[in-house]
Amino acid sequence: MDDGDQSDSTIVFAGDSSWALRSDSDGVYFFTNHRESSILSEFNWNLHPDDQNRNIGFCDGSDLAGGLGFPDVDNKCNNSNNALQSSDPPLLVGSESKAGGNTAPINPSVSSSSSEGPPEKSTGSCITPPEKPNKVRKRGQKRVQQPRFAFVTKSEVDHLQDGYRWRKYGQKAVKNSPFPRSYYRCTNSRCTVKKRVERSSEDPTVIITTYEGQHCHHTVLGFPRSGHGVINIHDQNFITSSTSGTSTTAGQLGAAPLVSQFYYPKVLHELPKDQNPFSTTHEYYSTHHYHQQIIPHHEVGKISHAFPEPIPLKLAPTDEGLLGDMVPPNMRNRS
DNA sequence: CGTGTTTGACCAGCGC
DNA sequence: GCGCTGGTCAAACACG
Repeated sequence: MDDGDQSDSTIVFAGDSSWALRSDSDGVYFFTNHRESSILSEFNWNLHPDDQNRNIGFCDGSDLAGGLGFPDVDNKCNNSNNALQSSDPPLLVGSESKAGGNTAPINPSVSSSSSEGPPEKSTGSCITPPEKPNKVRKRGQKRVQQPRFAFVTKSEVDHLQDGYRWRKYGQKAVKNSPFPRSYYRCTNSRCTVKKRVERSSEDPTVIITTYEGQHCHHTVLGFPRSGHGVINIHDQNFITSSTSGTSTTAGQLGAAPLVSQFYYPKVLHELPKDQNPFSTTHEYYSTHHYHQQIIPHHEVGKISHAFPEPIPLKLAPTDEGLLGDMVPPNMRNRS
């Protein structure tokens, strides 16, 4: 794995914000855009209505940091604290609804990798500053699950370039799936964000990436970079992200320098356990089905600005099959 | 040497 | 209580 070779990225938020967002009798929940953005903001994907229709710089430690909700570290982390402690506690409560232990408040007891060095004393910037663990404590520690959300993506590439550096700390075979699940932890010593990456057993082209926790720092890789560090809020119904090839990406996708263009219909789901095809746990999903196409690098700018019309929400056949009842009728084939 | 991956072992939670 | 499963640890290893 090498997230170090971060791709250039452009994220375009497309569209209107009129999706019906409420719970229904099927147990599938849709959220207001406020809540939706809150979810995103919980993970430091802070997209605000004010950001619509304007290009926003992306954080890479430069002056672009503020735009998309990548404020400076302190501010961001304070916001993160606030978000978790007060602003929208129910927002992701579904992710903590299973197992009594999950009702525990978000705390620093999430185990930290020994390879990350001694945990630094909390500066207030991280919501979950790792404690200095001793081995016994580690083993005996109760796992505390932080808010999570997952991308359901369609891609040949397992590991999405998200601007953060990850260290793989485990891999497990998944029951009823030929594909293993990989566990990653943010390499920032003060950051306890983790993510799992697995392929859908039903559709191997579908990647399920589950994030847990919040980053308390900037993207560390200059993400995106080289002239594509622009976030366009274009249509709130869709996020598109184009990632230009780097050695890593190219290596994963093929020999030639590649650029991929992603479209993320923004659909948020809370899946009851028995309807959850991806996990045994009851959690929220932000299902960003994206359809990947490879485009030439020099086309990225054009492509990312070439969405004059809101992209209709129309699940690809594979997505339809995969998601099934996750998407209520009124949300399907929206155009 | 620093960083990241692999992988078998261990642990906790859950269902029966 | 037992077995299964998911999640994590940590030593060994690979690589630049």
